[in-house]
Parts: sequence; C-alpha cells; structure tokens
Amino acid sequence: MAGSCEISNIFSNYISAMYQPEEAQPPMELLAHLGKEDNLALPAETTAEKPAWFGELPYFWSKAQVLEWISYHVEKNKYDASAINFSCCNMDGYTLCHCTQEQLRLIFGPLGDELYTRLHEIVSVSDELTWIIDLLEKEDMSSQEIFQDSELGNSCTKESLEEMKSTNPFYQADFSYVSGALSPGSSDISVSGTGMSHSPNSQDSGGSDIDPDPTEVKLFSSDDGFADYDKEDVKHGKRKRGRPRKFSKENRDCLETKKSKHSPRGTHLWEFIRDILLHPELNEGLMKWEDRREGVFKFLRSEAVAQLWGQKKKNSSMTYEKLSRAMRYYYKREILERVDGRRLVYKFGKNSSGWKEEEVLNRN
DNA sequence: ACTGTATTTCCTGCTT
DNA sequence: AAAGCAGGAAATACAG
Repeated sequence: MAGSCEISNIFSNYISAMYQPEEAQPPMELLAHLGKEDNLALPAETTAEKPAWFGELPYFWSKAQVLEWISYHVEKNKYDASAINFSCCNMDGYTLCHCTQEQLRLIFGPLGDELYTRLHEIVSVSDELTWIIDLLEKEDMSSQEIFQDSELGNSCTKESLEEMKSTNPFYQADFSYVSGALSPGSSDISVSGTGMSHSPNSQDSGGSDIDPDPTEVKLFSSDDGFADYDKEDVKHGKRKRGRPRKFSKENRDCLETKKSKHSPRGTHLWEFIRDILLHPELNEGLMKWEDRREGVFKFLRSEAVAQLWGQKKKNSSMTYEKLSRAMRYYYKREILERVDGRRLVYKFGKNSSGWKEEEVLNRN
C-alpha cells in the first residue's frame, strides 16, 4: 500500500541529498520576475519550504517547475539572468529532458552546461532506482498471480506487458508508477507495507532463497537507460558480452525472443549492491547489513538480486553463481574483502566507497 | 587497430 | 545431495 509513497520519498531524499536544504530555497524575487510569462506563475506555498520540483521526476515537471528549477540554478550560480533568452524557457519537464547540452547552452549560455549536468544527475538517480520500480512491479504482479505460466514464458502475457510499456509515454522514465501522475486509486501497483512482500523463505538462514521464477523476471526485464534506447536496436547484430553460452534446447528457445543487450558503463556491480543496501526500506528481503560499520553484508535472496542485476544489464540469464564470480573478482582489487566461512556474506573493502554512514550523510 | 577494464559464462574441485 | 565458494580460462562490449 505504501510502496509508491515510499519510492517517492526515496526519490525526494535523493534529490535532497543532491540539493542541500539550505540552498534549496529558490529566490522569490527572481521567480516573481520570471513568472510574468502567461502560465508560469508559481504557487507560493510550493516555494515556502521545498521547491515545487523537489521529489518529482523532471519528466513530470510543469513549465512552472522547470522555471523554478532554472531560477534556482541561476541564483545558486550567481548567474546573470539577463543573458538568458526567457522566451525559450517556456517548456515543461518532458521537453527539458530531451534538450541536448548544446541546446541548453544555446538558451542559457554557460549556465546551460551546469543545467544539463544537474538535470542528468537527477535523471540518472531515477535511472539508478529503475530496478526498484521493476522489482515493485514484479512483486506486485506475481502477487496477483497473473503470470501463472511463467515457467513457459507465456508469450501472450509478455507481449501484452510490452505493449503496455510501449504505450506509456513515460515508461522509460521508470517512475511513472510512483510519481504524482499515478492515480491514487492505482495503489495495486504498489506493494505491501514491507516494501516487498516478504518471502517466508527469506529468513536469515543460509541463503536458501526461494525466488520468483527467473523467467518471471524475464517478463519484466525493462529497458532502463532511456538515452541508450535506440542504440540497442541498431546493434542487434552484436554478440552478447562474455563467453558464449552453451545452448541447451531450453536456452535456445529462451534466447530466440531475447533482445540484444549490453549495458552502458556507469554502474558497477559493487555499486549496484551498495545501492540496494543503502535503501533498507526497499531492499527488505533482498540483502541486509550484517555489520553496518564494517561494511559486512549478506544476500538474503541471492537469486532475486542476481535477476535484478541481470535486469539492469539487460541480461535475463544472470544467476547468483555468475554474479558471485564477479564479486570474487573484487577481492583482488580490494573492493570487497573475504568473509571466511559465512555463506552469502561479503564485506566492502578499502577500494569501495559510498557505503559508510558518514559518506551517505555527506552525499551531495 | 589495439589495449585495458569489467564483467559474463563455463568449468572443476572443494566445503558447508 | 544441494547450494555455495574458489578461482582458472576464455570471451566480449566498451572506453580510451
């Protein structure tokens, strides 16, 4: 029930971390000046504490929110607003998100680069959380037992889902389920109060995780990373990363319908793992800290995490076995340290970062 | 074109 | 017996 709210909060917190509270006050006088254009007036209450764009995906920003966000950065950077061609600022968030860096530079001058960077920081945050959305959707759908034939990968259901995705113009933003744009009545998309329905088997008992059927996750493998969307199709002739798989008949059938996939660089496995751990309200049941201070953590639902990683990399055949091999490579690089004798338990090493409580708090 | 990185995939053997 | 761990080997996409 509280799922969508929780994600909204998470997103809001992310943005809060990016924009420190004391700086988050948009300059009222500037806003008033900018707001003279017809439909750009800002609701006063939205600027009283947090800007109107706070906690909402850029894709869904209204023209006013876009303007407010721009104003915030004008003020923050002490930029001479007279150099800006305000006639070009009358755009909503969706339009803004599709502006190239050059376009923004054209409109905002040198500030355009800053705006482009900041905007894509926010967008990348939403992209980082894609897996959470996917998971929530998956959990919810499985709870509704819609995909009873997951073992066989019911193609009709798959297709209808894909169609559902493609007809949703905001699907690629991946937050369409959680933003305010979602109708309150659609709470069935969200999950139970635990963030995820807790599997009775997900207890801390040696990692025997009964996960949803991997094929079920396949059905939901989303194409995150809107920027790379089109490139995938162009490159469909390329082979998949890694050693070629030995094809069993089962695998052949599975792969025949699989899209070409490779993931853009940017998020490493250990960062992905770290990010799961940093969101306890969402990762409940997937992973947990064993010793927060020391960076010791444990997989509770190893296969589910592997599937999520696979989803992120557009690789539906990811397993914990493969994921764990990649994890073991981190020992040598001291990104992870060995924890002997404890199954599914790892520890962050000195070459990892961003997981310590101080680092998380100072994240800016 | 080449090289290094970061996986991905498969494998054998061992441990829990 | 099954699951997980360890680590070698090979393959690959991608960035520089």
